[in-house]
Amino acid sequence: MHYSSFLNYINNYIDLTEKEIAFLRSNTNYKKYLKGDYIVQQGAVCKHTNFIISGCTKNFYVDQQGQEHIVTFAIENWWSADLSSFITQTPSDFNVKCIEATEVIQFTYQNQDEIFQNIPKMETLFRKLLEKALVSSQKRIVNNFSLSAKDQYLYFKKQFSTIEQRVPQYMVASYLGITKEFLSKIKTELAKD
Amino acid sequence: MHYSSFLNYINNYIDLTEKEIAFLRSNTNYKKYLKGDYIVQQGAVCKHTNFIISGCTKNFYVDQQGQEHIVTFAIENWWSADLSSFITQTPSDFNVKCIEATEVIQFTYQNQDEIFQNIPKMETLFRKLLEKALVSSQKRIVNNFSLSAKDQYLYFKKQFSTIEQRVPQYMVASYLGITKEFLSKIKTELAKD
DNA sequence: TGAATTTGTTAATCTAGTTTATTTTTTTAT
DNA sequence: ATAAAAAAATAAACTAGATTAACAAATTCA
Repeated sequence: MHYSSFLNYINNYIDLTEKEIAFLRSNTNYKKYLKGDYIVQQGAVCKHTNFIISGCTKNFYVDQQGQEHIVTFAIENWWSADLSSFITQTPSDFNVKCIEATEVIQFTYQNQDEIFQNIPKMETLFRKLLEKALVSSQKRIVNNFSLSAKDQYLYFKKQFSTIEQRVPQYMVASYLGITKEFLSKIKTELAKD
Repeated sequence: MHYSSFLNYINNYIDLTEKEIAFLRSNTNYKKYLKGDYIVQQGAVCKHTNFIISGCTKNFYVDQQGQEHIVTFAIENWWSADLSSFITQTPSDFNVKCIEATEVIQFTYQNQDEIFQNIPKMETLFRKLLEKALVSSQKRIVNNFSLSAKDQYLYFKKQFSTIEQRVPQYMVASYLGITKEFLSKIKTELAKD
C-alpha cells in the first residue's frame, strides 16, 4: 500500500512489467520520519534518494554566520536528497529536514546502480527528471537576477501555492533569499491593492 | 581530426567500441561559428546540443528592461545549449552567442535519442553530467544567497580563472548579477591589499 | 596612424533590502 | 484553558549595491 503512489508516479512516465516492479520493490524501502527529523545532516553522507509519499521537507544550508538558507522544498510526489553528497558519497554541506511528518520510498546509491542496470527505462526517467530540475534551477538563477524581491515572491506563490500554504512565512523568506521582515513588508504592501 | 578532442573527452568517462564511435560520428556533426555568431537565439528553438572543441560561448537572457544577464559561460570540453528549449523543442528564452570563434560537435534532439538508444552508456554519461550540472547550479544559488558580491567574484575567479582571462569584465559582472561599475569598485578595493 | 567603437574607472546620489529592537498574533503542549 | 514558545508585524536607522554621468584606456579597423 505504501508503494501505490510511488508506482503511480513512475507509471506516468514509463511502463514497468510485474517483474520490474518486483525488482524495484526489492531495491527500495519505505520509511517514516517525524516532524523535525533530519533525513540528511550537514557533515554526514546522504545515503538515500527519497521519493516523498506524504509530508514536506526542506533542503537547507547553514552559513558561517549561522544563518539558514533554504535551497528547495519538497512535497508529495517529489524527490528529496542532497544530490551533491549522494552522487559523490561524501559528507554533505546541506541538511534535509522534515517540516511535516514525512513518508518516503528510499534507495541507496548501490540500489540506484542496480535499478539503472536492470531497468534502463528508469535511468532514462531520471535523466529526464534531472534535465527538468536543471532547467528550473537555472530559471531560479535568472529570476534572482532580473526580478525584484516582490516579483520573486509572486512567482513563488504562483508556482508553489501549495507549499506556501504549508510552510511558515520565514521559510519562504529564506527560500527567496530575503529577510522575514522584508517579506512581511512586501505582503502588507500587496494586501493594499 | 575535428573529432579527436570530443572522443578523448568521452573516453575519460566510458569506453566505446569502434562501431559505437562510428555510430556517434554519423549522428553528430562538426560546425564552426565566428565570433559574434548566435548558436541559439531568443524566440527560436534550440536545435542542437553542442560540445565545444575550441572557443567560448555565453548563454544569456535579455530582460524586459533590455538588460543582458549571463547564465553560463562555456569553453573547450564543455557543453553548450539552451537545455530548456532543447528538451522541449519549444522557443527559447535564452541566447547562446560566441564570444570567440567557436568550433563544436553538435547533435539534434533526434540524434540524441538515437545515440541513447543505441549506446546506453552515453545516456549514463549524460545522466551523470546532468547531476553535476545541477549540483553546481544549486551551489550558485547558495552562493548568491550567502556571499557578498566581493566573495562571489573571488569564488568565480578561483573556479573559472581561465574564463575570467578571456571575457570582458562587464560580462563577468553580468554573470555575477552585479553592475560593471560595482565590479570595477570591487577590483580596485581588492588591488589595495 | 588616427578616428571610431568598445571596455573600464571614478564619484556623487539614490534605493531596495538589511539590521536591530519592540510588540502582537498564532500555535503548541500541558 | 492557559502558559510558553514560535511566528509574524511594525518601524527606525543603516548599508550593499544600483544609477547616472563624465571621463580615460584600450581595441579595432579603414
